Amino acid sequence: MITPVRVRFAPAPTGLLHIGNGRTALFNYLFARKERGTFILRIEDTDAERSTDASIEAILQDLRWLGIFWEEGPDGKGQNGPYRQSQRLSLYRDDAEKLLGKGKVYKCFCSPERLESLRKEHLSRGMMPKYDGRCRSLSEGEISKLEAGGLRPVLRFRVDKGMIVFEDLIHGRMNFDSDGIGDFIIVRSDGMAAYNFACVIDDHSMHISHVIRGDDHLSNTPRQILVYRALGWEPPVFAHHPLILGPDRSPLSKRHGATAVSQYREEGFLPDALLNYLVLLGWASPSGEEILSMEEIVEAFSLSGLSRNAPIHSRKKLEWINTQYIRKTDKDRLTQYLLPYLEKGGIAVNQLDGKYLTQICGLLKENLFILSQVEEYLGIFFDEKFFLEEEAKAVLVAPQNREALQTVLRVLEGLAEMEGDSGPSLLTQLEEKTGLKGKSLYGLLRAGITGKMKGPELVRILPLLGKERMIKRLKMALELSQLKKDESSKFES
RNA sequence: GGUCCCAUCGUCUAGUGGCCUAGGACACCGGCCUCUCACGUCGGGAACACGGGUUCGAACCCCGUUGGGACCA
Repeated sequence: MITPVRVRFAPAPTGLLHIGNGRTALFNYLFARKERGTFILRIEDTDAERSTDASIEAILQDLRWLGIFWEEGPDGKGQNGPYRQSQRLSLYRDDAEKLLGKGKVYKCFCSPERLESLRKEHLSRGMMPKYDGRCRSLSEGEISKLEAGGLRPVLRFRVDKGMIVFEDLIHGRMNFDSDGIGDFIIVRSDGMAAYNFACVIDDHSMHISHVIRGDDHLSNTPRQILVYRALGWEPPVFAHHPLILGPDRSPLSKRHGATAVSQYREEGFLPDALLNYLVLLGWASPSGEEILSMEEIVEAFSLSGLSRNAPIHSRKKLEWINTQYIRKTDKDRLTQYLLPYLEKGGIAVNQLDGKYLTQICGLLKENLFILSQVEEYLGIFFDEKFFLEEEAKAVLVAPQNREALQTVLRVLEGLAEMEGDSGPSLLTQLEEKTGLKGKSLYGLLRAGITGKMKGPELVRILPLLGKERMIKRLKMALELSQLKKDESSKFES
């Protein structure tokens, strides 16, 4: 019989969800969907010092936002729980006892100081720092004596000679000589299970079939396989993917810029765009297509297709992908996405005409590559945010433009209210009346009406602004021009 | 220090012994479009880390060197 595919994503709740972890979650999720398996979320919060409930909440929220959903997890779903390591301590204790009984692990009383000097000594002699096994064969008597003295032992795994071989779905056959592995700790002196131990117990009891995780765990794997064997269990299949690096080839961290999924959300990246980007770091669709829907990705995805070298994060590529997604989004939906950013920019969106808002958003979508950029354009459409940029001012106060401005104003004042498609005819009319065309006219209008030198197409902006607002803004521009004129004439006299 | 992983344009990658004078995408540069930015479109520069083998033939296989990364504490 074929064992059902069960995979897990197991973050430590010590902070925000990193995009690297998001990518690991994604690979697991994709594999589960591809194989019609189960995706499980487990929280590795044995580090009580650094783990917080707030972080757990944030991680769950980020995963949901990304559209990565779990069938079993700490929020009550699933029959193989609990799904928080901090609630599984008794399980670890039971299996540790079992191993102790079988002589697979032993109590070690060596002090941190001794361990440290041992390590230094090894290092200085050009040897690998590895536990020397001093407590390996302590007698019952010695153990009770030490314990009576108040010493709390750690539990160490007895590593025997031999080769540990396993097949990694991404790297192929892996060989490790157990000689390179010292007797490692499975339970700390405070009774807390060590990572390599807890992880095995959890994966086994949750019936995990495939462990898909970062490369950083590759050399932990032989230790874990040893634990599986000692307990008489069959290890799962492993797949270790490389970690994302920063532009300097060091592990991606805060000094390289935004690393958290939530930061990208706040900046205005779309979840599907982030996911699409993340899967492209280390994987290419056989078709060569780069913008792919989740369905298409699931269809084409395979673990063996993952690259073995570590990818470097490229903000530019992410932005490009996000642009593609923004442009694909229909304007009603985009308006919904943009609402929070408008509010943040100080626009009372609930007092606005929904249709007007949708029109603005539809227009802006050609110009945005992240949602938060909408704030840059607020001044075009909302008077309370309107202001003249320096370059725009320069255009407006130029003496040769003064007359043209006045002409434009006259035309506008004689105009009936603007209709939706009256942009082109108005512009034609202005060309005739001012005798200007091309850049000289459009640039002037753009400066006076939007206060900026760049933005969406002018023809499409005009009807959205309406006659009154254009007149108001152009009058401001004229006043400025007048002021400048007075100044310079004063200067001359 | 030991063990392990990795090595194609600046970046993500395609490529699994002849289809490769190495393909695509982002970025960059230039043309076109155009009131601007962006989009779009057309074009350009740009890579098999190095050295040995194996082979009629190597980006692809083997060994070494160099470089990067991880783990071990």
